[in-house]
Amino acid sequence: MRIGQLADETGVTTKTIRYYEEIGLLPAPARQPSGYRSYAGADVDRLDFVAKAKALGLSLEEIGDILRASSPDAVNCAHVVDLLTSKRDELEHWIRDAESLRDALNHTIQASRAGLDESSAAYHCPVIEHGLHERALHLDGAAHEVTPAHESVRK
Amino acid sequence: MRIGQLADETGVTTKTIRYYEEIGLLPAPARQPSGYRSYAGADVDRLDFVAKAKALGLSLEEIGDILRASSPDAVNCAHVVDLLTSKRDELEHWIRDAESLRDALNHTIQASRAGLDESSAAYHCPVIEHGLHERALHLDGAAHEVTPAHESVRK
DNA sequence: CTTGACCTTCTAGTTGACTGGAAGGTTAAA
DNA sequence: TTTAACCTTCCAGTCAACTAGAAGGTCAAG
Repeated sequence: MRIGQLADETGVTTKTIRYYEEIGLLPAPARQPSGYRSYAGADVDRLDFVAKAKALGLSLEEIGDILRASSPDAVNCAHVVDLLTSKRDELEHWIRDAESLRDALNHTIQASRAGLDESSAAYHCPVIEHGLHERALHLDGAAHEVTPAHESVRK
Repeated sequence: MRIGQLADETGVTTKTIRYYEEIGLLPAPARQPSGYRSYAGADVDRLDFVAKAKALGLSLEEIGDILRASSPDAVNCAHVVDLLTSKRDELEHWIRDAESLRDALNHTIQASRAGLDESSAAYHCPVIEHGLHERALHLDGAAHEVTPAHESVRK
């Protein structure tokens, strides 16, 4: 399989695939006599893994850590388990914070809808009146330096 | 309160505070005759809100949207509710995916620990042997383009 | 009245993760 | 055989979110 087909199957651009190879996220693939990169099924799996982990906000560096830790030439097993465990913990913490924000948003939305139904006067906006106040966020220690495992969950 | 104290109270550097002002996340504060920026309690709240939302991965632009939407000079209320609702939905989706990844990690960790207990031979690593296989991730449609609401949840 | 901590603006650099484009080689179909 | 769609490398640019540093003004303590 050439790079274009790998790109089609994974939804990752050829540019990005080469970039991932450059930074060591993907192993340098075999080459055809022409010099074209030659990929197999395992590469689709690996790239899918990267895409999914990235969509969840893991940095390429973190994904690389996991990939390298899980590879056959990794040696220190306890280290691998530690790495995985700390990623899990970060994720756990993050999920709880995200739930808080979701609840706060929900609360504000609910209150706003209620307000909207009650009055249909123009220039009247309950969101603005009771606002999404700063107090709406009761995250535990929020803004932890140690923020979890991901950095990107934006489009 | 001067910028340094605001920085101390919020844990955000003075550099960053000025930057936030520059991009419109914080309103231009009053100035002392000396030209020094002068802040009040509300600024601490607003900046805390920014820090918390950011820790959860909202981009500064998104945070700005919410802040502007919740401010007294915002006009289109339905738009505000829509914005908040779509952020909530994105967050919800993201939380589910994050839970999947957490579960996958947990599964791998569990299996690894079991393997570790069973044998204490050197150069034997169950993580590597049963691996964190790509299959460990069964996210629904994962790698959605429409990834949720945050981009940063890393340290 | 000097020293040091604090403040001002300005410009420029950094990091992560790409993305675009130039200049050229390869392959498959018509 | 030519053409279009692919592929190659290399280098430069982008975007978000800072961060660093220079050059200078302010203020409170000693």
